[in-house]
Amino acid sequence: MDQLKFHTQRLRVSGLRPTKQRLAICRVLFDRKETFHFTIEKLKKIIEKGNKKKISVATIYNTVNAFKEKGYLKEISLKGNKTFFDTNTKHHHHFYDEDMSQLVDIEDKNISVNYLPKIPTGKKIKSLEVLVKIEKIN
Amino acid sequence: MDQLKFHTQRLRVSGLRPTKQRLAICRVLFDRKETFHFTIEKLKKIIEKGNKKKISVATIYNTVNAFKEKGYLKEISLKGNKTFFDTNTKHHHHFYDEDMSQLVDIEDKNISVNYLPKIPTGKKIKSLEVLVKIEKIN
DNA sequence: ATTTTGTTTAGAACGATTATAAATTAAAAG
DNA sequence: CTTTTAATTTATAATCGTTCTAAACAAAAT
Repeated sequence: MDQLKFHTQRLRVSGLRPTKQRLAICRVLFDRKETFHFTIEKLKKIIEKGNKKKISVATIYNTVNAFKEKGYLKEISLKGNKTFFDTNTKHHHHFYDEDMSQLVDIEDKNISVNYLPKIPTGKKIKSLEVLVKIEKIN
Repeated sequence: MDQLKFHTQRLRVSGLRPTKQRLAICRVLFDRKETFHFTIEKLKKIIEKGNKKKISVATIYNTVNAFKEKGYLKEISLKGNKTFFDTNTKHHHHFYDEDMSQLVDIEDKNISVNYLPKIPTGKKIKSLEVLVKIEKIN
């Protein structure tokens, strides 16, 4: 349970109280080897499975939004009704399998973009994301 | 009014009746020099300004969705509550100015992506989009 | 302990989009 | 043309994801 201490610490540093709910959500989101891509709906289901007492929708939304603001999570630019989040906050890109509604990370070093055209005057680049949509062969 | 004939023709070929409403929307969307990026809300406002009789929201949604299915329009991958459409159906990319909620096209030839990582097994590339978010300098 | 302040909660409210079912219009058939 | 058939439009209700509200609760500070 060293992880728990880490979560508690980080929350405090961010000025967020380490409540039961927030720690439960931290465990689901961050105690994994791999990057985790999720929608609120998916997260809610996982919490419902793994947790004795329920966490209200409002809290899940509040927490995920707070974590995004504090930089623990990134929101992904994807059309569609549901918002996707990513525990990988490093600069990177995505494959998106529309058949499965499934995201896969592409490390920044595995892709490179050249020949950027002139940036509109008075503006600078804030981010650059590549989205590669994939589908079943055949 | 040669354009009108073109729209009428195209609608018929697609199996859509060239109704007043559809033709009015065609005029707004396609009778322009430049690519047009829009949300339903924006389109609705333009129609309200330029048209004598109103077109109901349902019809605007139906029409835009039909035009998308028929390939006259593309939906753009962007997070956010509103859906963005684009009259440029060619393969291309975008600048997105979040301050202004404004899209600008990047021609395909003005950008190039290298070093694509291995595609997940059993899958092939369907599309590749680059989104460059920009913001005001300073 | 007590007070202060932050957090959670259920449920209402909201905004974009889609469904519904009746009224209207366009095309086809006679 | 007139009638029939089928597609389209419309206003409105319904839906779905997300945010707001204000009361109950819990954590930290005093």
